Amino acid sequence: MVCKACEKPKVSYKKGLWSPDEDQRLRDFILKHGHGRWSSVPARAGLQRNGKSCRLRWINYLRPGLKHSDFTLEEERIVMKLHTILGNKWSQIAMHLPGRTDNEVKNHWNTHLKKKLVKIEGSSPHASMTKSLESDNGCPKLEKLIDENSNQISLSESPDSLKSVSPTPYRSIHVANHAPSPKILFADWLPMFSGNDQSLSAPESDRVNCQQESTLNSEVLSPKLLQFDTIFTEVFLHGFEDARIYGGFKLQFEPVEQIFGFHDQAYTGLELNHDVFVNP
DNA sequence: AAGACAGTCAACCGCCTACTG
DNA sequence: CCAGTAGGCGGTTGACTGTCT
Repeated sequence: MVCKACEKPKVSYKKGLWSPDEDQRLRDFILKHGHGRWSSVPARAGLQRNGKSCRLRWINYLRPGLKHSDFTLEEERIVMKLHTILGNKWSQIAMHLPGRTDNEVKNHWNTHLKKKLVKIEGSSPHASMTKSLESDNGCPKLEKLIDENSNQISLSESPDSLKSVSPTPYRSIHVANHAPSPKILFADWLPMFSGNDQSLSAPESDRVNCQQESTLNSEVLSPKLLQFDTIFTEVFLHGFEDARIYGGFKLQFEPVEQIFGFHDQAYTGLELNHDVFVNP
């Protein structure tokens, strides 16, 4: 069939669930060649899918390093914190959860955390606190609390561009010293999954840079902001988790390295950058 | 046993933005 | 500056699975 408007042949792409064979083709192709332009991947990999579908399948399922396991309490806690701050910015939240995708975080929020939140509404002080915070456009109470808790966060310094695009009240929060999210290059993580020692393939200077960038990334959200947020995340979590399961969880100040799990240096706190998948 | 219902999650859709010629 | 294209993102859908009656 030919599209009259553009004179290009219309390809009927396959839709629906991916078969193991399709997964294998896509995985093999990308690990061998990188993705380059996603629109050209299906044809080159011998798939009847469109580029977007391939990209999504790779990012959400095939990409090395994904966990595919249940969310831990710690991960749920981080999601709660970040959602309070960022709203439905699933990709940004997922950046702080190594091995998790935005789709996974979104689904988990919608199917688990949101319900838990609803469940404890009325039975926890958090509910009323959250409501009172959210009910005020611009969230002055939250802003005030954050101001009191951190001199790194200055609302008065918020660029207008940030304020004007706020889908949630919290979007107006400007975190000072916001460093750009560091990227992991394809070449950096690929060896981890091919069974090779990363140190053999990554130059010393690259690894040093990676570490430095990790540190930078920890400033995306200031420790103090997270400390503040811990106050009502604690209430939330304790509202639905059995104390025995939650097991003596101490909600005092935690270094950001701990919050974001920097013990896992390979991924933690780093943004996997898919843009760098370029054909050699 | 089987149908109804609810929950979960992979995948799609459509919008937006960035990039390129 | 503009149009076309590709990629990224969040919302939504629908297939599949488990549980209930």
